[in-house]
Amino acid sequence: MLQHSSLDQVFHALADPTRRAMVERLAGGPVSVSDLAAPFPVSLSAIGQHVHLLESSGLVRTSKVGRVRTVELAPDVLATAEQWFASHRSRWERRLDRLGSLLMEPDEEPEPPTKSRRRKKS
Amino acid sequence: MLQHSSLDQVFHALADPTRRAMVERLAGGPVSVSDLAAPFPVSLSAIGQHVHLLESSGLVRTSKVGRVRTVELAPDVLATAEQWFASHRSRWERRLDRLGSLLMEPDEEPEPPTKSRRRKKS
DNA sequence: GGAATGCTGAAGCATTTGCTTCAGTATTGG
DNA sequence: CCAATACTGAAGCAAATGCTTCAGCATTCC
Repeated sequence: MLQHSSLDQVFHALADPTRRAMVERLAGGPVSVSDLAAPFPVSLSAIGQHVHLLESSGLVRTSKVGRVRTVELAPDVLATAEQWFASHRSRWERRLDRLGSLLMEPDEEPEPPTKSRRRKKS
Repeated sequence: MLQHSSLDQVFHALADPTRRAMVERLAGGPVSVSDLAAPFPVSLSAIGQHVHLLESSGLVRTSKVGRVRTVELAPDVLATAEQWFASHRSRWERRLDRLGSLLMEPDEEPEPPTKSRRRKKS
């Protein structure tokens, strides 16, 4: 299975439109920080912070040559995030299929209502 | 902020471990709000807020019968989010393939360095 | 009817986010 | 050497987040 914490970071990284656009651009190949910043109406400092977040989430790798830092996609983490969907898609797809053919099977009930006692301070 | 695309909302919804766990559970079928809250050590009010956010992101649908609100997964939006990965995966997969076979093709350069003039306050 | 159940809304609060500006450090080009 | 370039770091700030508590309001059970 996957680490929850890393999925937290990856989804959070992708929740920001600026960062998602950066990832989309990086899908075309490595780009320097300045070039990556060019399309956006924010300061270079802000972009630097986005790059740092993307890097610590594992979505990108960076390397500095001279004074230029080059950012590039790290495909593994992106694939990991995608797998989360795939693993759960099969669950509800199977379920929706059954709902189409027969209304309910005897081996899996629709969450029998539990006696949910208030779980607060015990 | 500017505009909240649905992808922003969906990824943000999935970035929280509590909400992601709720979505995972809902993949098994519809659940009431109380039953959904049971596994988590937070107040019912907090869960209600998560449910509301999940609903406004389009990830779930809810309906109230009597005093019980039932939450259920809305597969379409989940599929939309997954497609984002698929559409960009092809880009970097193709690229990595080419890097494996030949180092560089003449019709696509690795982002030729632009003369990036400072774009700040114009 | 009265109590328990299942939410729902509002207010408050500590923390995080996404930006800003300003000041710095290497590196590179003339 | 000197200036431009490409970041990098720190401080600060408004808004958003994720919780809390308390107070309601229907609905269902006894």
